[in-house]
Amino acid sequence: MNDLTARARIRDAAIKLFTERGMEKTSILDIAEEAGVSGGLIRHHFGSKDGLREACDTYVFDELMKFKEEALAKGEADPGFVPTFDPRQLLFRRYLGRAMIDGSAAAAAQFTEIVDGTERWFREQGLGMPDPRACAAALAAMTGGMMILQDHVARALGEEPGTHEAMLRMSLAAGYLFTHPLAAPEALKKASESLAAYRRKG
Amino acid sequence: MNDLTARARIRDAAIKLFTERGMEKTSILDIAEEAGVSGGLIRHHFGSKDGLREACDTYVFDELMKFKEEALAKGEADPGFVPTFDPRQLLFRRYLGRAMIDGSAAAAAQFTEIVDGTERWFREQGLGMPDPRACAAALAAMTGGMMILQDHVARALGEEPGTHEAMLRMSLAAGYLFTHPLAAPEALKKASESLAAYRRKG
DNA sequence: TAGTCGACTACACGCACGTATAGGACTTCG
DNA sequence: CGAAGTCCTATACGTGCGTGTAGTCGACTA
Repeated sequence: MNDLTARARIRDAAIKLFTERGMEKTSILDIAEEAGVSGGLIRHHFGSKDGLREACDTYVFDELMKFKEEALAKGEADPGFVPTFDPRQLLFRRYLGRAMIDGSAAAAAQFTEIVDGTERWFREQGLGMPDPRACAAALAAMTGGMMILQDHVARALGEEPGTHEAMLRMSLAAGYLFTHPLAAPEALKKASESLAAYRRKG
Repeated sequence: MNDLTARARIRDAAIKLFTERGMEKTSILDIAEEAGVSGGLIRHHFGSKDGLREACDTYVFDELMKFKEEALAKGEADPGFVPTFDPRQLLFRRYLGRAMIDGSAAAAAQFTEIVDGTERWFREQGLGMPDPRACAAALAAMTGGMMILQDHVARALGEEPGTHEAMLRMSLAAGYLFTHPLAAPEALKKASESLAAYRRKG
């Protein structure tokens, strides 16, 4: 097959299929076929399907952490939403999004960590945000949404899913949206007032 | 139970559980229990699990369309990302996000429609966007992400999931992000150049 | 050569779930 | 009254999947 150990092939196949289909729709046998091994071997190495999931989680999160530390070492600020085209990093980010939906506790912890980091970055920037934590959380959800829904985005753009072109257009668009106000702050003020009114009503 | 017909109760229960857990993790029996009926009755009314899903899809999308037309009738511009606190509308939006992940063809069509509408709105506003369609798609993915990941957002904010408070803080934060530039356009320019360089490399 | 250990496979078990069927209760209409 | 139709339940069937077990193969060691 290739020169990776069977254990690594299983892990990679699981990451790929979990990301594409989600955990429920992926059977052990699907993973085994993708990895070119028998179903029993997965059990031998990982104990159970949940064990395999946990192994994938920790592997992916470790790799993402490595990417982050690399970026920080290079002096690039990494608030988590910096676009990338590295295929592995893209896959892992998407895996993370999928894991959040599938209800992984580890992924939930990751989300909080990302929010923490982004909030810290916001505060360091000294932007006069009224609620930096909420902004960080919203931003994390937004970038997560783009990772999770990237195939829909690509389709809407008439691009092939997973291509660089689709990713590029989406990333640039996101960058544009985050650097150019969609509406004047007055519009926000008006909206927040009506929302606050709703809150008072309960 | 209540005064809804069993058919409606089944539909509502399915929408609720599909939204919360996703389609795979929800069994017919779960829905039956939630609706207070037997499993067989679901088959009687909807033929199969997939039939039930389709019925939920069309119902939810019809209702969302009604909300949209209502808003338009009231003269409010509805580019799809206007925040709301109407519980039914919130539920339906979240259902839509979930359906996109679960691979519903109807939901995919909805996504495209939302992008179409948003793109049209962008063009009407006369903002000088370089790629209005990509911006519309990215914005749709972002708002979808907030719907899908709202429980994670609430947790990160220390709020109870599903409460008005959590939704309010997230909506206001999103509004802030869309009306205040996170960075100067020059930063975007620099980023797009490095992305474009990547594109040339392949 | 014999023995041990880990990698790996084949196969059977059991459960959960979607599907199918038969029949009961209640309403409607000739 | 009774026949027909509808709403609804109880129960059985088949299947796919996660899990458990037994056993083979090859490498390494003494």
